[in-house]
Amino acid sequence: MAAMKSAALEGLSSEIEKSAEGEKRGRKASKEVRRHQLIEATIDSLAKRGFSETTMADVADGAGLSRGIVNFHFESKEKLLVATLKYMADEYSAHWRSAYQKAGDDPARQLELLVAADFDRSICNKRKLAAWCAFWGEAKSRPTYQALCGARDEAYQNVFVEICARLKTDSAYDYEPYETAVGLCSMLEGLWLRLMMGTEGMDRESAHRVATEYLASVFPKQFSRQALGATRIA
Amino acid sequence: MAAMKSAALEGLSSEIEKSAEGEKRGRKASKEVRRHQLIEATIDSLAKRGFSETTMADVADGAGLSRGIVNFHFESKEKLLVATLKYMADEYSAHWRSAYQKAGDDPARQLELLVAADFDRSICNKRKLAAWCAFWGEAKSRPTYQALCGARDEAYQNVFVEICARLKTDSAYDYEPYETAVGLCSMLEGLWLRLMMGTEGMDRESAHRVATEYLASVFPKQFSRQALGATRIA
DNA sequence: CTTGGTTTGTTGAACATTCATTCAATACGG
DNA sequence: CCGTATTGAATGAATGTTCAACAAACCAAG
Repeated sequence: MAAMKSAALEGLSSEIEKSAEGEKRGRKASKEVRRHQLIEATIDSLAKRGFSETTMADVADGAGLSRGIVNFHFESKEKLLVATLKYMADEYSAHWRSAYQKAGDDPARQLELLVAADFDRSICNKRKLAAWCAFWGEAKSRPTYQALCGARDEAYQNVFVEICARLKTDSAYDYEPYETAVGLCSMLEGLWLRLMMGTEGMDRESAHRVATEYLASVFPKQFSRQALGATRIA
Repeated sequence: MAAMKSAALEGLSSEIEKSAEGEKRGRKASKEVRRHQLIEATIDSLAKRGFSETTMADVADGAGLSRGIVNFHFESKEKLLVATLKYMADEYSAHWRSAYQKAGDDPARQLELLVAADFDRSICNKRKLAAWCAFWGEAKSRPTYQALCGARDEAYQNVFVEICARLKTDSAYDYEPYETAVGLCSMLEGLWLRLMMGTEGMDRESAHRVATEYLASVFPKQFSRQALGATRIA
């Protein structure tokens, strides 16, 4: 298993070396590369056509491959979709964990970087947001999706609760840490929803400004308002 | 046209008189009653099976009618779905407008009632939330859905911006009214999303508490914290 | 109050289309 | 030349839509 994975990674990097595009058409592309290629095509289709209109043919065409290929690398359409959701969940998790780690031990800086990470271009763009929303729309009736979407939040939210609790004791705030943290997480998701919808006058920068305004209101001892939203004090 | 509508309404009320359930199986049910019956069955199916698995047969069976009936009262599946979304959007709009009107002229009471209205059982229940989310998931790739979902927010959000602006000048707050209002609206939507997902330990009451905690943090001169979330001051 | 005819709502089977899946044939790499 | 990835046509199931037949309500005339 481990050997297979390292072989796959070698295949990936060698592909990147050989082709300017990083992915190859030829038959030598490894299994992992193909899977990745098909998952990306799935995200494309979800974003362009929506969940209910995404077909195996769309995905195959989008990847520039033949119709039957998806059932070879994934067993079924359902498993392709689960793999795609898992891919996005893993990517999201890695992204905020990286931001969290970079922030060090200061809770205010942790908040600042976690919020900023949520509006980073690499994960917060129309394509990915549309794909997320497509899965949300089906999550209620599919336990597998619900579990993957829910797992995404659980650890994330706990980190926010922890930070809010520390800030309360450190700076003698009056709020309820749990409710404040859940409120912030919910606001971030709601802002994503608006970005995805393409609501009038809403872009990444505006959304980030709204979130930092919240930080300035709730944590005035750590964040102050400036020209473009709130910034951290000291 | 007007005559037709009044005839339909007479049919409705006579139905209500005759049947305890308010809707009748027999042939005498008016066009409006049938449409309503089919729309309710559509919401049921969206909530139970999700958007992509909702079929005309499901809707017809759910309403206890035959297969071809939907194409008679609505022209196509697409138009049935649009009518359903419009139905829910109208209901939502009427609901918050009613709460807004009841609040009178006090901005703090307006906020209190508008937020409470969002978590009222009549519109905030698993069935309706699931149906909303089903439409959200398809909205990006369907301009018609996007317009109906977007129209829902526009007026709603403007009311919040107006209230926040009034509270700022009345009580000498320091926040940005627009960002604060958009943040609150986004948080409400994010909380809906969590309620729909069935996130661990999240129910209507918890969500309402999270929202009122926000009010207490941002408008401390109007809202204070008590045992169960924040309440309005005098 | 009947009668007969017209309109309108309803049914369920037939139809055409779309789509996921299968698989035998093929081509490439080792 | 063997094994594996890939192709694309065939297949069968699911589903939206159509439509001819039917039934209930309605209405005007007797």
